Amino acid sequence: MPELPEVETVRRGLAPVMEGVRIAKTDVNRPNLRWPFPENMGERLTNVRVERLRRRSKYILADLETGESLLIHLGMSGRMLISGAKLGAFVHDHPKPEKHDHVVFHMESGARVTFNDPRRFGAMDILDTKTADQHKLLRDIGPEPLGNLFDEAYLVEALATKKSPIKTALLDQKIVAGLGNIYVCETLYRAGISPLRTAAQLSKPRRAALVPIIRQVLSDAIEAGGSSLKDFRQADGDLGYFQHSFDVYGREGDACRTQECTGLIKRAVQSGRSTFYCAKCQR
DNA sequence: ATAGGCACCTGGTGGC
DNA sequence: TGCCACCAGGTGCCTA
Repeated sequence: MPELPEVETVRRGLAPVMEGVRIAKTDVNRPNLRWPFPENMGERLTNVRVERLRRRSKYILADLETGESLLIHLGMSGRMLISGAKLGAFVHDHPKPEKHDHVVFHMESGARVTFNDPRRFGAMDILDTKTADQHKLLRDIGPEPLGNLFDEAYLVEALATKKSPIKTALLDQKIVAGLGNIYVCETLYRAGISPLRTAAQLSKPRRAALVPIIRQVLSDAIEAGGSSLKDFRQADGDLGYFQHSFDVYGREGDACRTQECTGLIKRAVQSGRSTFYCAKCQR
């Protein structure tokens, strides 16, 4: 379920295991994910220290001491599994290799970080840290929704010319980074806006109102992920998925949760993807 | 330039 | 139990 909040949760979970720690060896178990891995990736990720873990949109960037960074995307089904790490009183134990363990980082501390991705829509690349922004996969991505560049004036303007439905527009990473199918549905529900409405057709105040709601939806989810991290740390080291309850996503046919609303959650298909919404209180 | 559809993959679920 | 259709949290690329 890697949208921005999940990726941020993964980053936070990996940080204590990877930041400031040397990768002793990296096993690369196949030649590619969505695209071929960069040349000699295993060797280039052997005997290098990770300085810092960052996130940009749904990407994790591991800045290395060499001036290069490892770029990681989890796709639809990518997960990170920690094993052998001592974090506080807990020791991760996820000892047996599993199917779809594509890349394994053996940290000098003895911890292992395993990238597992059944569908292989994920990606990895190595780029120059200084020019990371210009990387093909990053250069066209819009502002971080939790950052300062994302504000009412920006979004009002960015949506002003969009002829697509607001659902589709918010899913567009060029407009705002990090939202995926779940959190766009949740955002529009909280905003009381129909996902079917054309973006440009929404009044300026309604477009502007999306900004604090997007921030809140994502912050809430990150917080939920943060509390779930504690559980993962005690258990199997599985980062990437956490229990979270949604107001509309996946709730087709269920009652709308808005006070006084008697509507049922509907499912529609937009750009080939499911949209969940209440037709009664989302207009 | 922009909007929409397809493709890339595997696995889980529900119906017959 | 088996088989099949359909669904899934993303996004680059191709087409109109």
